[in-house]
Amino acid sequence: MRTLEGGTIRARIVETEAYPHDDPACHAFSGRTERNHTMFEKAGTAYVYRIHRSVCLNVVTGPAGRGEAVLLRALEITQGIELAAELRRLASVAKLPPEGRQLANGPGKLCQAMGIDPAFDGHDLLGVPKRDNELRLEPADGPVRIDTSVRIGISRAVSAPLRFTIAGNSYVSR
DNA sequence: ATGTCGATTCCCT
DNA sequence: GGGAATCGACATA
Repeated sequence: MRTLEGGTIRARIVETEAYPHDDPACHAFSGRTERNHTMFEKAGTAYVYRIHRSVCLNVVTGPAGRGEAVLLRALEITQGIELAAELRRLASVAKLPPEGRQLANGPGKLCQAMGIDPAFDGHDLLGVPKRDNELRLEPADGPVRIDTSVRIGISRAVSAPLRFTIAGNSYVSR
């Protein structure tokens, strides 16, 4: 859930990738640096970084000091679609599939659609909600069927089956 | 100080 | 499916 001045956006996480601490593709693999240090925080912390012109959001999963996280790759926006489209600067590409599929079907796109910037790096996604400008994780609505596949866009540990998508969901990145 | 390289996206063929 | 854009973090010197 994301609350900002313009309103509230709710979304369901439909696609993720895992980056375990002992995985060569994990940013924390070669130790702590200025860029990845929030990955070593406790589970539930946001790890936000820039790549090219985009921003990516990860949720730290390991205990403090471990350095592992899950990258959010796609969202199904369930509330505040108009605001999300505005943040993405898309005119009216905002309904149900297949039109709204392009709204948050990528790591950078979902951050833009939710108004997430590097200022959220280190933010506690499970903590007490603030009054505004908040980003937080909420419990899932129910059990879902999960598909497993290979991660996208990386050059190391290419064949590790660590990409997870909600089966049959049309909002995944591909 | 300088060079390399993306956990991406968009546009083109 | 392929390549360019583009910039900060990181490694090397």
